[in-house]
Amino acid sequence: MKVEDKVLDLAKRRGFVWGPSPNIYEGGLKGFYDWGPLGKLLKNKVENILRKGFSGFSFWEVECPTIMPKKVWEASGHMDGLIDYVTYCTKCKSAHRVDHLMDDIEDFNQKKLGELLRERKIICPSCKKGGFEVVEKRNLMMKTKIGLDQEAFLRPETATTTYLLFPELYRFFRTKMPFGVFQSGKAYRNEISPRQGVFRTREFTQIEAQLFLLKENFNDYEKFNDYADEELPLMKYGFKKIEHIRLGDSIKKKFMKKEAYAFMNFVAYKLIKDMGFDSNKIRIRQHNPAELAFYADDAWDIEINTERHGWMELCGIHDRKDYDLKRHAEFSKTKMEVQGETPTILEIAFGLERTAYALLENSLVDDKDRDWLNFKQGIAPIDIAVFPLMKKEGMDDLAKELFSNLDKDFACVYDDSGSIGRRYRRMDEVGTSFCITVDHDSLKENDVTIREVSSMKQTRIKISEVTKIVKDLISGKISFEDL
RNA sequence: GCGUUGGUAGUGUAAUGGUUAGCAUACGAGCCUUCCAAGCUUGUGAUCCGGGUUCAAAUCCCGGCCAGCGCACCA
Repeated sequence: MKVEDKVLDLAKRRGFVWGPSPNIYEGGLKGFYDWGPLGKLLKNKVENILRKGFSGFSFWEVECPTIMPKKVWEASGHMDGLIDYVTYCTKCKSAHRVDHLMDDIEDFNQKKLGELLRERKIICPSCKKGGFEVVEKRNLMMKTKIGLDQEAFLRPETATTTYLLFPELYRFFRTKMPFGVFQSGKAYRNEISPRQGVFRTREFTQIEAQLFLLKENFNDYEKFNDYADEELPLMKYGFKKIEHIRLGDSIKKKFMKKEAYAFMNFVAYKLIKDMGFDSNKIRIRQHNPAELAFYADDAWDIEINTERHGWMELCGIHDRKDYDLKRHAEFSKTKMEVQGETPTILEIAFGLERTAYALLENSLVDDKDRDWLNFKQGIAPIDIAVFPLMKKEGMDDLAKELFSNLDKDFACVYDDSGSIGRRYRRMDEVGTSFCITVDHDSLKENDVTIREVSSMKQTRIKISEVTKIVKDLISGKISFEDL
């Protein structure tokens, strides 16, 4: 079996990802997935690394509603920006975006576009035979109603909902710029044809950090110098090679324009590394300036090289300039300025599900004699497993007692079925870092063996010290060799 | 969305119009053994959904849903 197929199989069998959801009703809906117990634990670990990471760089967490009235999205630009005018070939039925067929259009009016297509006798670029007649309007936002008939939409990103808090946040941070906040939550996009499993779904979790700053902060950013020696694997637009550039050189060498923006790239990259991704499978790639999203001035993506889908975006780092606050000031008639200047926003946007899934694939090790997940310490969904060597002589009772103690502090499982070897393999398959076994000697000596997944080596530790040792191992305070 | 291939226990598969829907693995119970997927006994568990053809459908036909791939869309 190929690595990527093994991951899908594992994810389903062992309770990471199920779906599409609701699976028992005709196979579920395209683009919606359930996260099983182990998947949810893994997601939590990833989310907590991001949460801790952002907090550690002085970003403060907020939470906003997922539904916003139409006006918000008119202001944010998603109402127009996320709309496509689509038409279908009369012969081959292939779908085309109208603005791709006619690139000189400025006035986007559904009726007029259809008339233009017919007048100009545009020919289908796919089959070169058919033409076009009817234009359809498609928006990627999911629509709903509030109360009786107020039009509203599920947010297509968390970022915009964070921006609406600017006046309150500015006061919260006691009018000192720059300041940072982040939000973790669901976002929705009505993708026409979701594919690639959990990499493109219609409902997903974003964790997005926003840095609000003024022009004077662009290149006088304190933290930039603190991490100047850190290297970033950058791939500039138009280049095919990754260059390892010191953060401190990223401006001088014209990779990026603002120190603060380069710093945001570093933050995102550091968090990806904290999750335990292989360094040689990470790159930070610049977007084609011509294809930037409607709000962006510069954009780089952190991408991971996956077996299944090649390079996949886990995180986007965007320079949104003063676009958002200006628009919301205009549409809401609320002042969004600091000393006459509309602040700039720099954004880090993580997709949580795709990150968790990429980490799962990235961690799968296919040895000759076993498949196991090589997670960084603290990432494995299950922290620790407890086994009695045999179900007799009281070994099982002691093991159960130990389990119920550990279960209070850790994600912990107890298993006494089958041979000891089988139980180790069961845990290896889901990447459980440590297994504790109660054997004959435990009954006399009050100690147990602890085994680590990567080397399969074991050592004996006192039962009274188990909780502390496991805590230190998982947090990375000590390594297995130290025992 | 269009085209194409496909959908059988949790997973991987066998059965081409008539089988009690077979096998492996997994999981449960028990025995034995005990530090790296051993063995034995026993059990659990499936034809995606809906219609049609037929005496008879997992199998043939139609529609839907879902998945993979190509195009298109999307970040």
